Amino acid sequence: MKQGEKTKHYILDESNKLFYMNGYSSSSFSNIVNATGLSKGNITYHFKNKQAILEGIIAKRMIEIEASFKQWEEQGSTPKERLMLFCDMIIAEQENIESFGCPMGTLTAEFSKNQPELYALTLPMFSAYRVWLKEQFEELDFSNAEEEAMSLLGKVQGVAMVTHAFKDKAFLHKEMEKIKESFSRL
Amino acid sequence: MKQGEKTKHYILDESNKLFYMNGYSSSSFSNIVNATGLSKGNITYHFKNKQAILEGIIAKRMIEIEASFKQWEEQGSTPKERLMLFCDMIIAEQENIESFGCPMGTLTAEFSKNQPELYALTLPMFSAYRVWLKEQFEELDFSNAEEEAMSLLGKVQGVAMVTHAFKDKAFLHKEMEKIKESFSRL
DNA sequence: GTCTATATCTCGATAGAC
DNA sequence: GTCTATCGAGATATAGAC
Repeated sequence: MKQGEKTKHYILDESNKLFYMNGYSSSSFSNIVNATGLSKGNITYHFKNKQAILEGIIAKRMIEIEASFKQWEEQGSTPKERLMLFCDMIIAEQENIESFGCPMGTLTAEFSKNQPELYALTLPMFSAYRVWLKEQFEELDFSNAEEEAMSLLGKVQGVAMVTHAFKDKAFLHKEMEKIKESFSRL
Repeated sequence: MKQGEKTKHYILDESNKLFYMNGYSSSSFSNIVNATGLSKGNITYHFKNKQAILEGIIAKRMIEIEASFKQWEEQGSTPKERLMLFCDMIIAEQENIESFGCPMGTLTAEFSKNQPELYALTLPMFSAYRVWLKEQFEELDFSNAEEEAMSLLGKVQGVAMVTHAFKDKAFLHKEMEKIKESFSRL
């Protein structure tokens, strides 16, 4: 990788952490300068504005999400096992979720009210999960696979939200285990 | 009510709508000026700063929340019926939730990451629901009433979140009916 | 490719006339 | 009690030196 590309990814990774921990609109260019140790001019050389950074972050996240799907499909031989792996991922993130909420949910929530352009950038992450989950329920011969997928997405978002609001990761653990148990009965 | 009090409540009500529809940090003093038709000077005469407006809004919301509890206790003679009334309230709000999310959840989410002082203002709304729901489950002789209350809060927050993200109030309706049905089996 | 310096805008907050 | 006028801080964005 060239130096320019390295810097670009470095900016994206540091900004991603920043946006996750503090929110997008609360994160200023100066915050990114401090977090990276780079100059403001250098950052705007690589990204024409703040939105371009967000776009780069979401592109990286989409690749990661698709990579998760691939991994779960390799590790789980049945849809049931794959749904379990999905739940395990949430449980593995319990510390971060307690502190900062769901990376996808909190970002989407920040834009959904009144920033349609940024909202349109984040929605594909949600849709990717929705589609993948739907496929799992279809394989399980659910007639309402789409609805089941949205329902599960909702449950997980709710758990993440309340876990974050009450700073209670034990709650997340219990709720996700309940969901896994409901899958084990399928 | 004196003229001053009337103006005060008028500012609070208009700001409440504004904060709900656009978010707190995205709503500026100028927005409040436009929404109310009052001058900036007049607004700061009644509220020393933006946070004071938020405090006034939350105080009003808390009164409304307590009034709901009272109403549900009058209308519902059993905890089961009262939980149903709680669900009906969510369903009645489906249009607003689709457009702007849960008024309590979205506000809390906005502050929970990095504005501890404002977060501390919103949390009591969440806690009020948590306590009231817990009481209902206690009356139903649940040994884990607290957990059930948080679980229900989470479900509702998740439904609201996904409804808002996908702009799909039909989903909210279906999910809330499912929850009501689970209560009917108690 | 990286830096410093600067321009412009909008925000929340304040001062003072009426 | 309501208004107009203005301040200072911090934001994004741009220009230009090295």
